[in-house]
Amino acid sequence: MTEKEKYIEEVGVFYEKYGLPKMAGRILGCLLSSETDNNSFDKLKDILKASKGSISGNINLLLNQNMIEKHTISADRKSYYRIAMNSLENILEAKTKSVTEFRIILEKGLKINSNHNDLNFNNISDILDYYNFLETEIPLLRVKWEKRNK
Amino acid sequence: MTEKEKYIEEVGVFYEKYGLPKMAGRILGCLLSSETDNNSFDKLKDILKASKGSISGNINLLLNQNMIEKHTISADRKSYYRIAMNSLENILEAKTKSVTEFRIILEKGLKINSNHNDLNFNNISDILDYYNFLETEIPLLRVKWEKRNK
DNA sequence: CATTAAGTTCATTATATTCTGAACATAATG
DNA sequence: CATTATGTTCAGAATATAATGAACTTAATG
Repeated sequence: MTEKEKYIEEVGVFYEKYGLPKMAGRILGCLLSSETDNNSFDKLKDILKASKGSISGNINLLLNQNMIEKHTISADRKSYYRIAMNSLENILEAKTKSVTEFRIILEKGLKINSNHNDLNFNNISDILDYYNFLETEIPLLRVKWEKRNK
Repeated sequence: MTEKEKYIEEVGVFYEKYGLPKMAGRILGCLLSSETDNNSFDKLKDILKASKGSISGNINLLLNQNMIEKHTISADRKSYYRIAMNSLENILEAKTKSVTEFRIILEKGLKINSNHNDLNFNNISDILDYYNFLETEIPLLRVKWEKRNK
């Protein structure tokens, strides 16, 4: 197993740990360690020795996650894939979204619990405040980054 | 199905979406919507109508994730569980950890790719810079929160 | 407009995860 | 020190998820 192959598997396992298909991680691994921008469907299929179905499904998964993007070349039928250029915006957007989702869950929990004097209620209220804080602060990091790189 | 039961299932589904056992989410749902701090192993088992094995395994999963914590009462053999008081610290710590893990993956990918002139290399380098930025900034949010709440 | 290339879909198979329940460990109680 | 309460462990069953490969769709090419 070459170093690159080992790396590809490692990204696969990383992805799996987060409950996502290993193959999606492997595709990411290919693109992250590739010498070039131009990696086609077939090339990924050959490198990973996987079926067309699996490559197709997982490419689309990664496209939906905004982890990769598709680009094309004129007079060439193929599509090519690369790590998403716009991923910087999406990284924090995704984090904010998951914070929001959990904030909503916390709020619903509190609404159901009507015993406002219990330790549990107060504790969860504190956590909710913190999530609200994070929800406004995380997008500001993006702004800070932009300023710094101007 | 009562509103509370619906809520518990909803948190289960939320957890499942992130690749974690639904039962762990259900336990969280119980604790988030509970009127009290004192929820024992058996009470969770009864509410969720699940096996001892599943409750045991998923309580320990949540303890390891620092999502819940165990507390005891003198002259009582049982253990009781609640949403972790210390979770505020752990939320950002966990986020930073996952940022670090991915930063390391990005670095390894760049190291394997020796064609430093390709668009791909430059693109991934930019993303790496951003991850380094996030890795220092995220812990600072915790500091900001502490200051604000003094 | 027939042919080919590029990718999708989906039924089946393979794999991995989770749940169950009974047997087991541990420690507090009387 | 036998009994009971509290939880753990683990083999097997149930369930869920992912990969395969062949048939299909779509659209570009000659």
